[in-house]
Amino acid sequence: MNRGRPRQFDEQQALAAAMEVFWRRGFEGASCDELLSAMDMNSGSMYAAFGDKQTLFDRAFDLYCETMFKQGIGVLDGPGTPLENVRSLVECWGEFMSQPNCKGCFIQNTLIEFGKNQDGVAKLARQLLKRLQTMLESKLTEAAEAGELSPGADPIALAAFLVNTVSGLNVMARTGADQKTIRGAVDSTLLLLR
Amino acid sequence: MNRGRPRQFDEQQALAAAMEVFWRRGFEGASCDELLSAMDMNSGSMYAAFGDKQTLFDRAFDLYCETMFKQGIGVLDGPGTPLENVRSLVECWGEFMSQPNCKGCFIQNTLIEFGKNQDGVAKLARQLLKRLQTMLESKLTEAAEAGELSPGADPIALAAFLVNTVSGLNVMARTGADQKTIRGAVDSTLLLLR
DNA sequence: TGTAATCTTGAACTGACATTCAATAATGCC
DNA sequence: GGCATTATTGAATGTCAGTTCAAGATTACA
Repeated sequence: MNRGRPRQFDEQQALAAAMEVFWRRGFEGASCDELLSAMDMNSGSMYAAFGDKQTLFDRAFDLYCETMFKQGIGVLDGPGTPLENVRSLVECWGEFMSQPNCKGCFIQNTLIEFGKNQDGVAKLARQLLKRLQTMLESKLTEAAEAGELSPGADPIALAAFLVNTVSGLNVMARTGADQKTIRGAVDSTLLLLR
Repeated sequence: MNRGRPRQFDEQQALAAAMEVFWRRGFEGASCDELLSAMDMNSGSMYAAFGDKQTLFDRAFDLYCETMFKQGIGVLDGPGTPLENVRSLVECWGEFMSQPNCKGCFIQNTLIEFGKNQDGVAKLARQLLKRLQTMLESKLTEAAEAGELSPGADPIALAAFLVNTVSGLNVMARTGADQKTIRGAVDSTLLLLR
């Protein structure tokens, strides 16, 4: 059926390798050399398969969103009450971000690198965080209605606050903060989720 | 007294201009062209005066620390009780970070860009944030001893938490979060400082 | 006025990096 | 086996940014 020389690489596997490199180094920080050796490909094959560096990044970013991110926010729909779900997510962030040599959250990293860019991957990253914020808002609203939160707590403000917290944790993780600091930040954050 | 052609530029003024550019664009993001036109200098003069791009960055970073940063944490020694001082600082962060087109905190930006580098300006940035954290710890300890905090509040964890918050606010500011989100994060943070 | 010292100017140099390309290799189909 | 098709290889290319340098300009001092 398929004519011509068969590919020596698995596209998904190569993409996963590229994702790791971009995730740790960012777009600018990842040299084509590093990418190619991680993907175990030559430049020609890579450019034929993926187009260029930016397109490769976009696809690696997509892969992250479809796997890591979806899996992460899946915690919000776990068993337990709405508030328990939110608290679990914050705990997960803390666990993840305090792993040694943690790469952080690819989405946050991307947002930081591309800043206020109004198109492409930066826009996508902003939308995803917005979606996270919205999901937190509804979970926290549910929690408030169920009487799980202190009276007078503001679900909208709390959701913004939690997104802010994960942004901070991401920076901490990537800049080598000690575990105690990260743990302290998480513990204090959890005090507000009661 | 001074032989030779006199300089056409003011060193402090040129440094301040460089600081603005580095502050907004980061080290990699700031091209020499942009720096030179902001400083109103030619490459030769700049290299003769400052050495190279990295040294220029280091000096711009120093300038920031000696002016903006010192001025910022000065709020902690203002009038009022220890807790009031801490709350004022958080309020200042909120005000600052929600200004349109805010450049964020140069120290945080630098830390993010240079990541886990163990020397030079990254090490300096880490030390400065550590100093901020320590100052917050002692202020919050004072506050706890004065009965300003809820019983059982942990000053160490709270200080880590506040540093985390400012990291998050910095990311928000630089990635174009809306004011309401920033305000929500600040308001929720302040709930813990009671 | 002449000379040494210092600064300015901008073109040239250099290295790193993303990308392209021509030659080569491996497959399916006739 | 011959041919069309597709993949691999790595050297070559082009671009861009940081840096250098030689020529010219401006000053103080003798």
